[in-house]
Amino acid sequence: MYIGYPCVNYTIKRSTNNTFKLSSYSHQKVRETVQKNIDHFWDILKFNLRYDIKFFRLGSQFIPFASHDIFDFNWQDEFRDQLEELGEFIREQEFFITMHPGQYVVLNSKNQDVIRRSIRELEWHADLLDLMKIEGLIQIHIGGIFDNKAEAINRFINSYNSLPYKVRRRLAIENDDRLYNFEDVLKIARSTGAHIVFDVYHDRINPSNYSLQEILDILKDNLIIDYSSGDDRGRHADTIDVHDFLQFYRNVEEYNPKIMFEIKDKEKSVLTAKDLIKTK
DNA sequence: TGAAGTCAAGGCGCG
DNA sequence: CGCGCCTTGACTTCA
Repeated sequence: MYIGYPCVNYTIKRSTNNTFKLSSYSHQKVRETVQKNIDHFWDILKFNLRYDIKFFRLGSQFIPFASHDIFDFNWQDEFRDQLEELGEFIREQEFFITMHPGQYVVLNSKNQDVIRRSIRELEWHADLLDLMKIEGLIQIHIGGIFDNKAEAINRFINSYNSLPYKVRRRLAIENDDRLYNFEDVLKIARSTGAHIVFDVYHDRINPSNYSLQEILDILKDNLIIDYSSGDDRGRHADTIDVHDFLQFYRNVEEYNPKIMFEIKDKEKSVLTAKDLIKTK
């Protein structure tokens, strides 16, 4: 059972999302910030190893401004050796790593330039995972509706098919809390071959006709879940809701899922959950 | 050293 | 039609 947390570890005060403002961009600034992210990533992985936490989401600012037009730093050559070393450790210890670029990646935009920049963003994510020589998924949402959902879905599929293979092979799509529910995502995944990440909390706020049991049976051995509880407005919980988690866990445990905690206190809730499971 | 102001980006929905 | 929301709140400047 893989349970993990995203980007940051508050216990040891380490983040894979150190960044800077665009106005202070320089090669030196990129160099020292990426180095910091690498160093912090090592510390987080060592923490995770100690506590047997095998799942982690790498921050999307790991290489700050990597897809921006002004970016002209050859980070691949500069950090190749260090990234290979990291990757070796990740493979040896069988960590599972995902990434989740944010709301600015919109593959079904009507604006070609937005799509172009989205693809550039996805490409550096893929390059990073490739340089580490690890498996690992890049999860995104479908995007907007733009007054016509069928057309928006078609645009997504067209963009998906135009992606370079290095991105396509790692791309996972996830149901969101307002526009594209699990049923939408499943249809798109079936016609593209994209991986799926299932967000249980979004599904609670924006459900489809599929029951949780049906969803689990469809995804079964490829079950990657974003888990959170929270209020009905979609705000992620500050800390784990023990009752909610145990109920959820009893439903999914037989599927051997990978569960990413989208809970604000991060590793703390993961450790609580692991204790709960152990003493259950 | 702490507080205030600012930060690359898209799209939706509320008021 | 402007603004807040999404998120990991964090960087930078100014006292």
